[in-house]
Amino acid sequence: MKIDPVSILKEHDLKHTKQRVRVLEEIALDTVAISQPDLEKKLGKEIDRVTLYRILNTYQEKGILHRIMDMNGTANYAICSSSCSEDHHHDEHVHFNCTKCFKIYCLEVEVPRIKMPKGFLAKTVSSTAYGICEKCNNI
Amino acid sequence: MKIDPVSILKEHDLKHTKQRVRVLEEIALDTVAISQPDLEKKLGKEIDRVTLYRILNTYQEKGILHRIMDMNGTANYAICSSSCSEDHHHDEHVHFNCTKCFKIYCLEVEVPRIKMPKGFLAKTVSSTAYGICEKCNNI
DNA sequence: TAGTATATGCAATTTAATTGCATATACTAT
DNA sequence: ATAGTATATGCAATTAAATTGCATATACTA
Repeated sequence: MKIDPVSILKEHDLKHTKQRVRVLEEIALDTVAISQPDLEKKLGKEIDRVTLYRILNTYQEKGILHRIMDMNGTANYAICSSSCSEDHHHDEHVHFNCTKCFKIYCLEVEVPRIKMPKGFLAKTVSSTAYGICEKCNNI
Repeated sequence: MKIDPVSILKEHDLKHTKQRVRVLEEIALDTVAISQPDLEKKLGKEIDRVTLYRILNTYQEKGILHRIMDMNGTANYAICSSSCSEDHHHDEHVHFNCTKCFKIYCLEVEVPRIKMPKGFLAKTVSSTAYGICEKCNNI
């Protein structure tokens, strides 16, 4: 995925700071979602913990990042597809949560339509598969 | 749902204590999953916080309760269907997470089959719909 | 380039989760 | 029924995670 942090910030009316750019770069490195603890470890020296919290929150609110909760309740982040906006996330692909290495993959598989019972208005649906990922299978 | 805490404990080789019974009773009260903070509030006077943590963990490990993470990373608990075991949870129904009241419903809708990419072995799949629930719609 | 609004980093606080240990409780075998 | 044993509980202390307030630094505007 080609990512240009500077133009992403512009598009969303966010000020261009080196911390914000750095966070986007780091997350864009991998197709796998990165967990907040891992991000902290990687950026801990460069960016204050509190600042990281705030950046991640605004990115998630603006629709720049997806926040995916794993089975431990830990937040993981991945870049949104370009169609996401502040009003509406289009995170309608299946996530795969490896129960061995705990990595979260964004699969190229669409979330199937689900019929809701009367009275329930679903805005988004998320599907997460739990199991053993590609890499852990080959070990 | 009719629940008999005592026989559930027996079935899973767990000692019969009043705290364990109490937790099951409380969770069985509602078809809606209850959040850990809410449980703490309700039981705080009767059961020590640490004990509650431990009880919830063993229930989840034994397949007595499902742990459903909500969008905030908060754990919510609901009684498993009888087919759940220590080895395998059969939580293959769709959850509905209300973004207004934050309640989590277990819907009577099966999780659709999803084709995994080569190399990924899914053991379970969870689907959660986010939106406005029945009750919040009528308010 | 000066002025203004906002982002950052630090300190302090609040909240959540975990661990160790002494006591209490449930089950087993007699 | 009861003594013995294993395990659950509650409390205290610790560790970790998240939030808040505020002074300073930085980016954008005119």
